[in-house]
Amino acid sequence: MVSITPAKRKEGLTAAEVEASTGMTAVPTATESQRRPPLKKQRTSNLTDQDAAPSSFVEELERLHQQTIPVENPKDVWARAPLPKIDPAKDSIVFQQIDIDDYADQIPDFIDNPYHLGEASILRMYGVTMEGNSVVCHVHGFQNYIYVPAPKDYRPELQDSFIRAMNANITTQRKNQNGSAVVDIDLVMKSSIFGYQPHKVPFLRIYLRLAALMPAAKRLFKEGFHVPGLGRVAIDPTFESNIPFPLRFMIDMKIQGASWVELKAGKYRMRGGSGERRTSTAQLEVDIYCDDVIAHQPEGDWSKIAPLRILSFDIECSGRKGVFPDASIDPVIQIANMVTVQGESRPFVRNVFALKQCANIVGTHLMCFDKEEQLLQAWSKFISAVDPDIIIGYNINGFDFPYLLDRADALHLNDFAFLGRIMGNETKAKDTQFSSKAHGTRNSKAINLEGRLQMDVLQIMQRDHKLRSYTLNAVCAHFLGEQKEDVHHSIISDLQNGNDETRRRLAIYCLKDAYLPQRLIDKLMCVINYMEMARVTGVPFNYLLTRGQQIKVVSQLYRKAKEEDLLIPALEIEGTDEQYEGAIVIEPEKGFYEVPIATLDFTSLYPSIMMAHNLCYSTYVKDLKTAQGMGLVKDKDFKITPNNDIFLNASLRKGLLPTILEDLLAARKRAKNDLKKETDPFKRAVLDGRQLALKVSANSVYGFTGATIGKLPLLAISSSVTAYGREMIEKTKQCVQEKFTVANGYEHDAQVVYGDTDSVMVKFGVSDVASAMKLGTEAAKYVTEQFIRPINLDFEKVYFPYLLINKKRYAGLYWTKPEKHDKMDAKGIETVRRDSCRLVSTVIETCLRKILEDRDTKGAEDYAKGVIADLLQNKIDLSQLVISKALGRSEYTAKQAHNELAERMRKRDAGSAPALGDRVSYIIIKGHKDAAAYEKAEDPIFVLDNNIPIDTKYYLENQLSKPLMRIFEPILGTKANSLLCE
DNA sequence: GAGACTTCCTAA
DNA sequence: TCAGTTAGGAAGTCTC
Repeated sequence: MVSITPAKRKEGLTAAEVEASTGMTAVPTATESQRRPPLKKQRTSNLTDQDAAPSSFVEELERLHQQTIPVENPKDVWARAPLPKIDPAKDSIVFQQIDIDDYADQIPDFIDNPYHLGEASILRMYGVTMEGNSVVCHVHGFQNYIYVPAPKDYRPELQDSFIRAMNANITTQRKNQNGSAVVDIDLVMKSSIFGYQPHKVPFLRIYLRLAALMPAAKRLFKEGFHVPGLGRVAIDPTFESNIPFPLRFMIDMKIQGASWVELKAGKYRMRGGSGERRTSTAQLEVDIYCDDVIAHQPEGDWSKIAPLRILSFDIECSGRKGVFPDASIDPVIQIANMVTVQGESRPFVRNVFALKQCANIVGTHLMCFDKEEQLLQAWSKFISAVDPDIIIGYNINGFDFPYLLDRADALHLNDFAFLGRIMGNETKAKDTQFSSKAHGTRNSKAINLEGRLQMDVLQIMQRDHKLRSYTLNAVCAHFLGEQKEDVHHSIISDLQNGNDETRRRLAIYCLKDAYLPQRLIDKLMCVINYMEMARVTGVPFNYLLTRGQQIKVVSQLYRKAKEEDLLIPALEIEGTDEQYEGAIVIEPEKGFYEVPIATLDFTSLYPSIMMAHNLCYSTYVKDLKTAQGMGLVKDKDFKITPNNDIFLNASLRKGLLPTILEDLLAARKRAKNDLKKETDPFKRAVLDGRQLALKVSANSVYGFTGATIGKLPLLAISSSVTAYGREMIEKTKQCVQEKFTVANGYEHDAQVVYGDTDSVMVKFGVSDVASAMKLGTEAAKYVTEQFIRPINLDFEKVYFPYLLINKKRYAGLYWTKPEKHDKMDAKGIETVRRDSCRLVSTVIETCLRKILEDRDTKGAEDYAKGVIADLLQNKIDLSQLVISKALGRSEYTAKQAHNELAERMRKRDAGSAPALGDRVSYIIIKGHKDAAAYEKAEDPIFVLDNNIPIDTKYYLENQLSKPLMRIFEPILGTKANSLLCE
C-alpha cells in the first residue's frame, strides 16, 4: 500500500487569514485587489509554530488520495501501459507526433537508398499512440534542398559538372564531410512568389546530403563559383534556403504540427530484439522510408489528442542567508513531482524526493535519501521510468533544470543528465536570447530533452498574458483565485535543518509548487490550445514556445506556395528602420456623454482588406512601367492602392495571402459552427482552441508582411492595407454623418465622436439604448454595402454613459442588449495599465463605477477625498503602492527608477535581482528635497523589512492627482480642482 | 521652466 | 540564426 498517514492537522490560521488580519484596509476595492492580500513582512529567521502547521493544501492531497486506487508499490504506477505485441507485417502504427528533430547517421541497409549515401540526414518523429505508448520513428530518405533560378545557359548535360563544382567548393569550406554535399539536381519549372511573374521559369532544385549544409550552399551561390562549361555562377537570393529542416519535411509530407501519422503494416521496421540497435528509451522505435509516412489532417476523428503524460515538478534548494542559491555550493534538498494524463483531472503520481527523513504526507509517495547524489540519480531514473511527454513547471527553464544540471555536474554525477528520449544524448542548458519589438529582449535557457515537450508555465504566462507580476503567487491569485503558500527562501534551510515535521512542511510547499503549474495549464487549457495552434499553422509544437510569430505564417505560406509552384526567396534582412504609415485615430470629441454612443467595427479589418483587394506577394507589381511591360491594363488587370502600389485583380491571379486568409476564416466559421453543436466538453475545448488559433493566425498575416526585420517583408502590402483602412474609416464617418441627418428624416444629426483603426463611435442623438442599437445596426448595414466583399462593418455595442478622455483612452458601460449593460469597459486608462500602482487603479476604477454605474459623481468625489486623506495619514497598505515596470533593456540613456533600483539590487544579491525582461517592483520612498524619482525607488520587501517611510506626497501628486483630474474634469469642469486642494 | 527626448504600455 | 505592425498617451529625465 501507499503509505498512508492520517493528516495531522493542527488548527491554525491559513496564510491568507494571517495576512488579512495584519493588513490595513483603507481602500475599499474592486474585485481584483480583494483577491490579493496586503504585502506582508517576510520572516527571515526563527521558526514559529506556524511553520510546523500543515497547509490547507493537505486537504487537496487527501481528496486526491481518496480517489486513488491502492497499489502495493507506488512505483508500480510509474510505467506506461505495456506495449502490445506488434507484428510489423500486419499491424499499422498510428501515433500523434509531438516533436521532431534530425540527426546525421548511416542509412540502414533495408532503406531504399538510390544515391548510395553513407551518412545522411535522418528525421526523428516522437509521439504517443492512442493506447498511450511512446514512439520514436526514424524517417529516412528525405533530403534537404534549396532552389536557385537556373543560370541562363544551364543545360541538363551540365548537371554533373555543376554538382562537382559545388562539391569542390563546399567541401573546401567545410572539411569534416563524409561524402559529397550535393546529391542531385532537378530542373523544375517554378516562379518566385515575390512580385507577379506571368510565366514559370526553370529553377534548379539542389538536394543536399546533410540538412546542415544548407547555409553553406546558400553562401556558395551568394559568393559565386566557377562551373566548367557554364562559367561563373553567382545567385542571390537563393530560394527556400532558410527554412528549418524538420519544417521542410513536414511541409512536403503535408504533416501538420501535433497531428496524427500512420505507418502502414509492412512499411516500417521495428528496432530492438533481433532488429536494428535501439537508440531511444521510447517503448517503440521504428524505421520507415519518408514517402511511406501517412499524414492525417487534424480534422474530424483525427482531432483527438493522445493520452499524453504531463510531469509537473519543482525543486527546493538549501540556500545561504541572503544569497541566491549557487549550484556549485548549495544542495538540492527536495524535488516534488506530479504526473497527469492529459485530459484527466487527477495526477496519478504524486511524490517527493527528499534529502533526509521526512514525516509522511497523505496521498504522497515520499522517497527519502541520505545523500544528495542518491536523490538526484533516483530522480533521473524516475524521469526515464515515467517517460513523460510534456514536462511543465514554473520557471523550470530558467531555474530548476539548469540548477539540477549544474548541481549534477558539481557532484560529478555522470549518469544524471540523460533526461530526453535519446540514449547517450546529454541534457544541457544553453543560453538563448529572444528579442522582438512586441516582447522586448529576454535571456533564457534552452534545455534539450529530445522527444519531450517543455512548457515552462512562467514563459507561457509572459507570452500570453499581460500581468502586473509573474511570480507564481501572483499568477495563481489572478487565474485560480488562490495563493501559493509562500516560504521565503531564507527559511528553507531552517526547515530543512529542523526535524521530520519541518521537512514535511517544506515538502508540502514543494508539492504545491509542482501542483499549481498543472492547475494553471489545465485551467487555461494550454495543451489543447497550443496543439490546435500547431495544427492550424503546421509548425511543430515546440516552435510555439521557442520561436516567434513569423514562423507560423512562413509555415502556412510555404504550404500554399508549394501547391502553386511558387518559390519563396531567402531574403537577406538588412534591418531597415523605415516605417510606414499605420492606422488612423479620429480626433476625439472629448467629454462625458450621457447619451448612448453606438460602436461600429469592421470585422477582421486587415484580413478583409487583403482579401477584398487581392493583396499578396504574388500579385504585386513593382511599378506602372513593369505593369505596362507585361501588357497589363489598369482596372481590367490591376488596381492601384491608396498607397500607390499595384496589385493584380483576382481574376488574373488570385493571391496566396488572400487564399490563406479565406481558408483560415472559413475554417474558423466551421469550428464555431461545430462548437455550437458539440456537447462533449473535451471536444468543445479543442474546437474553441482551434477557432481562437485561426483568428490569431489570420490577424498575424498583416504584421508578417510589415516586419522589416523579418523573413519576407513587403511594405507595399502592409502600407496599402493601412492606407485602405484609413480611407475606409474616413468614408464610414462621412457616410454615417451624411445619411443620418434630420434632413434625411432622422430625429437628429448623427455625429462620429471618435474612432480608432477599425471602429467609429457614433452619437445618433437618441437618448435610449434600444434606439441607438437600431440605428447602429442600420448604419452598419448601410456602410457595409458601400464596400467590396468580404469587408463588413458590424454594429457591436453601445456605450452609455461614455467618458471619452483622449485618443485611446475612454470608459463606459458596455451594452449589447437594451435591457441591461454587460459590464463596465475601460480602455487605456490607469485601471488597465500595469505601470500604475494598484492604489491608482482601484481608486480610478471605483470612481468610474460610482460615476458610470451609480451615476453618483458626488459619491465618487467623496470617495476620492477619503482615499487621499488615508494616503496622507499613511493608512494605505504598502502593497497598494507598488509600481512595476519591465526591465526592457540593459543600457538606458535616461535614468529610470526601475533600472536604477535593479542595479542597486544586483549589488545586494545578483542572483535574486531582476533580470532583463523581468518586471521590477518598486515603491517611492521619502528622499531629500528635489530628489529625482529614480533616487527614491526602493524594493518593496526592503522597505517593509527596514520600515522605510513612504513618499506619500509623491503618490498624491505624481500618481493619483492627474488620473483623477482626467476623469473628473470632463464632468465637473474646472471645479474638479477642488478635489485636491483640501 | 519649456520643450525635446526616452521609456513603458496600451489600442487596434 | 532569430526577432509581427503603427499610433499615441503619459510620466519622467535631460538640455538649454
